[in-house]
Parts: sequence; structure tokens; C-alpha cells
Amino acid sequence: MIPNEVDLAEEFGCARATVNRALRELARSGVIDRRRKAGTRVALNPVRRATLEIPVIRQEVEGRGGTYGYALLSREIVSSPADMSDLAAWPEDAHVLHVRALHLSDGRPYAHEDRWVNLEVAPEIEGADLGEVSANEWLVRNVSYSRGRIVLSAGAADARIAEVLGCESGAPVFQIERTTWLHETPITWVRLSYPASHRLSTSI
Amino acid sequence: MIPNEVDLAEEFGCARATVNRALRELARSGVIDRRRKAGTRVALNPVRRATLEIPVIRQEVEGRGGTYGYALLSREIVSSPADMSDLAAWPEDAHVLHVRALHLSDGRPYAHEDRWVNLEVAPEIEGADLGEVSANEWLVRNVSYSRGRIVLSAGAADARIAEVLGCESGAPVFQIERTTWLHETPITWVRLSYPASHRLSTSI
DNA sequence: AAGTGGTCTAGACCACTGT
DNA sequence: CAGTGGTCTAGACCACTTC
Repeated sequence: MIPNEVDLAEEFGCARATVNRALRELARSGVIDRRRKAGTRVALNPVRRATLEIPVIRQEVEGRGGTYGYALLSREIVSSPADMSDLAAWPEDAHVLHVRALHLSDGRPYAHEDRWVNLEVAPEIEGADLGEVSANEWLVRNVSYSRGRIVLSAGAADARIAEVLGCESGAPVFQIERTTWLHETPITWVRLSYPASHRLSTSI
Repeated sequence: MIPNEVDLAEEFGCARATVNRALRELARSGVIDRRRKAGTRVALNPVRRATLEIPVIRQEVEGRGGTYGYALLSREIVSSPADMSDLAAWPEDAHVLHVRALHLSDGRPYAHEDRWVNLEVAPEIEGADLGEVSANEWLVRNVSYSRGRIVLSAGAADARIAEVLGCESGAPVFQIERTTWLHETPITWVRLSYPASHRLSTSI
């Protein structure tokens, strides 16, 4: 148990607002638990919170010192989207853009992108030249979202992904799935598949 | 470009401190970039920041509605630690505790833990009954750290891990590696290996 | 009902950095 | 050098939650 804000302010000779800000940031990082009336306690089970930064892939590659490259593998508009676990709310009869692409670093395969875009929300992407600008970057620059969900997992490369990534079929791949919504409307679902050598790191 | 804090405060009829806090939080979430003298801009390339919560595995299992179980697989003290990529600073001649354990959910394999602990920093763990309390929980409760590093990746299960996780050797596993330091001294390095069905998710 | 954190105000000084 | 954000102060009211 930690003294309340008024007492701490007196003890350290500063204003209560300063104590409040310090404790608020400690609470956000998971070190302490705060509840009104109940007070502030050192967290019984400190939850390590780590912040992952998810940049546009171009920047991810360039940030690692590589030269970015990009190739559009396929592009089609379908009227009945495949089943995607996360998208129960995906409109049943909506037109959907399905794009597959390969991101490269120094000419070598870096990540495979498998993306579905709701054309009800972002119809302008139909006219975009996705051979030049990846759907990833086009969406970041042109469509805003209100919330998203990220799922990290490991999986086995299927034949198509193995071919473009240059690994064996069934080899481990690192997968990042991301769904974004504008309010309750899904905008896009994407799965990025990286070779097993990929590392996603963060500090705490 | 966004107006400066004084102007925004006037525009919205509130105090500058309130504007500052709002913009500070937007900057933390990556939506805007702020620099003194240069001002505040909408981020050119918005970096999605997602916060991963890394709880003790017991809580992770219980939070998913499972009943937690735990089994110590091996425990040994070695004087020359294996090479661990992240631990160049690992003391050359230090005694190190090496623990392997299996975490269970509803009796089924949940994750394999492969951990090395620096006994110079945490000698008391030598006397702990790691058959009862996992090294994970023991360390969280008994040793503080100043910083850590987390690396997420996919890998192939080796024979020993495949056996305890109940998958094929070479099957994809999701790996979380974590290193913690107290100042410049490494405390522990751990690799958690999860079956490919594992999902680590977060919201933005 | 009372104590705690959550938030806001109005004002001040400072640190950094672009010009 | 000047403009911007970064931080702090002293005070106030409020919202929530436990007692």
C-alpha cells in the first residue's frame, strides 16, 4: 500500500498534480494498481506491458537497414469473402478486394501479405495502382480507422506461401493478423507471414 | 499541422494543460508527432502501437478460463551457460540455474519453459522448491528488474519440446523470449514455446 | 458518508530547437 | 533569438467505490 496523493505530495514537497501524473504513468505501465477510495498498491502480480510498434512494412524494412521492394502477386474482386475468423461482422453480400503481395528486403522475400478490403468502406482503392503502392501503404494514407485487433501466432507455410518465401511447405512462419474497423464496420483484414527467421522485439 | 497548444486551448475554451495532456496521449499512441519549436503534426506515417500484456503464465491460463497445471521437467546448475544470443553480458564463469518446465491448461500442454537464471543475482532461488512454484512466479515475486527485452518469433519444435507439447518434431511453435536485467546485470533469460494453435492478441 | 483518485484551471518557468 | 512543447504549482470540483 502506498500513501495517498496528498500525503505523497507533502512528503516529496511537490504539487498533487505532479504526484498524480507520476502514479498515473506507473499504473499504466502495470507497476501499481489504483482504485478510488481503495487507494494505490504495488501490483500483486506485476503484468509486464510491452509496446509493440507496427509500422508500415516499407519502414520496417528500411528501419532494419534493408532496401525495400514490393511485388503484387494477385488482385481480385469477389462478392462473397472467404470466412475469416475475426470477421463475423463482415457484410454478407459486400464486394471485397482480395490482394496478395510480397514484400522484399534487399531483393529477398521479407513477408507475404494476404489482405481483404471492404469495398463498401474504401471504394477508391479499386482505382489505385496496387502494383506501385502496396495496399498496406494505400490504406494507411487514405483510410482512417477507429479500432483494430492484432493477433500474433505461428503457423505452417502452405504451398503458395512457401513458394514465394522460399521455404519448405509446412515450414514455420510467423504470422501477424490485423483487423481494423471504423466504428462497427470492418475495413480490412490482413495476414502477414514472415519466415521463421523473423524477430519481432520490444523492450520493457 | 495542428495549431499550437495556446491556440487550441482558446479554440476549445479550456486550459492549456488540458490540451497538453490530450496531445501528449495522442503522441504516445502514435497519431501525431510533436517537436518543440517545430510544432505538432498529424503523423505522416502513423505507427500503430499495440500494448502487449505479458502476465505470469498461471494468470494467462486462468484468464482464458483454464485450470492451471505445472510440471518441473529438469533442474540443474551449470557453471558455463549455453550461448544465448541476447546475453553477451552474461558472466563468463557465473553459476547459472537451468530449468525446464511444462505449463498446463486443463491438463493439456500449454507452454514449454526453458529458463536460465543468474545465481549471482538471485542466489535464493537455489533453495526454492521449483516443483511447487514455477521459476516464472518465483522470480516475479522475489526479484525486481530494471529493464527487459522481449522477442517474438516462430520456430520449429525440437524433439524434446515436441514430445512434451504433444506435436510432431519440426512442427511450428510460437516462441516468446524474454531477458531481464537489473541495471547491466542479466537476471534471467527464458524462452516460452507454445503450440502453433496459440494466439497472442491485443487491441489498438 | 467519506475518502480516494480523476480531471480541470490559470498561471508560471524552463528546455529544446529551428531560424 | 523566439516559438514551441514539457513540466510544475496551488487550488478546485467531481466521480467512483468502499465502508
